[in-house]
Amino acid sequence: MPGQHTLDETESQVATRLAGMDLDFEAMAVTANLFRAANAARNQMERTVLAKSNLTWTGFVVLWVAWIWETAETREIASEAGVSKATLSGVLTTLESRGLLERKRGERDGRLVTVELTAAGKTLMKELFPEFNKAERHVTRGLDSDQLPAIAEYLRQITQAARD
Amino acid sequence: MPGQHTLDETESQVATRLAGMDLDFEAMAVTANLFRAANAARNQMERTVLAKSNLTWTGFVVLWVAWIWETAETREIASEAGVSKATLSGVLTTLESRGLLERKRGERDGRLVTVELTAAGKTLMKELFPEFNKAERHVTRGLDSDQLPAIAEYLRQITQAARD
DNA sequence: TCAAGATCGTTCGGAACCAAACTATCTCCG
DNA sequence: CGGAGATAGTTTGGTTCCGAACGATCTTGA
Repeated sequence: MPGQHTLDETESQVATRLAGMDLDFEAMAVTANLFRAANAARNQMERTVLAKSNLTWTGFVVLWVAWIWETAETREIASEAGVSKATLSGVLTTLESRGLLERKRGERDGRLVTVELTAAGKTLMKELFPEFNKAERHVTRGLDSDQLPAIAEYLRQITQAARD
Repeated sequence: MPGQHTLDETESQVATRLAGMDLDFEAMAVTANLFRAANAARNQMERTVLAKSNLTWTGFVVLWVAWIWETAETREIASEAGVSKATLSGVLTTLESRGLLERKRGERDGRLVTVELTAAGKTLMKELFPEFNKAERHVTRGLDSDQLPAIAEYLRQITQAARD
């Protein structure tokens, strides 16, 4: 692919271009590669696993959260999925119209809305998630498997630090 | 914040809910935390650094790539920024209308378009990037600084593995 | 008891996002 | 040459995305 720089080329160009500035290059390399990795993994999974079920990334994540928690309140889903409540509202409408989940008004608190997968939604997740997990293994296959827990922990640290 | 689960709660719920299925839980933990970390870091930076310049995340990344490479072809930018050429086309229009960059038709090859920052764009990046880097340091502050290069390398491995 | 404020989810306006179709340009080879 | 095919960027149509404004509901305190 012409015009495609390798990671090494890019990083050395960065180093050259920013030489002399008072910057933390190591922190920069971590975050830059964090976004690259997340993006590449997401695109890979959208193409290979999600596309055939006609699901968007966010749609899948929302279904996943609701599936894991059996029944979830929307603000939980928004938080877990990493989207705003405004976005979630639209995504829920899409998924609901496709019969994958249902909204229910809270009985005790009329402001709340809880989300539950329909039978179709559960069936979909049950067959989709193992495939998704295969893709997860695929994108992590370059890593020493002994290191995986430590790497997950590093990433948790970043999440924690970014939350204030 | 009510309804907010901690990372530990979420992961133990995942383990319970999926117990007995033939899954790679370690790979799952890495990718799940990869997306969480990238999302949290991105949101943090959008709020603290980018919002005051009225820049979106993608807008900033596009400016950054063009800045680093002095002058860049659009397909390079799309690749580096991790967006499709269709998306980039729109973002370039937005940034161009704000006077931050310019498009130029390739002279030797009339199909190509190269992008160059305007003086205003360069000024903006020169003052914005150090702040951005502070935010990068902020979100990585929970990590042992000796480990940063190794962590960047892990993330490169993921990017590599996701690219096929 | 009942307003004032807090807290939900939704709506609205505008940007980002992508696949697919499209236009323009270049390359290749007969 | 010159047309067939490849390649580059743009447009189109439809979803996702967010902040801000909005109604609806709950909580609080005088």
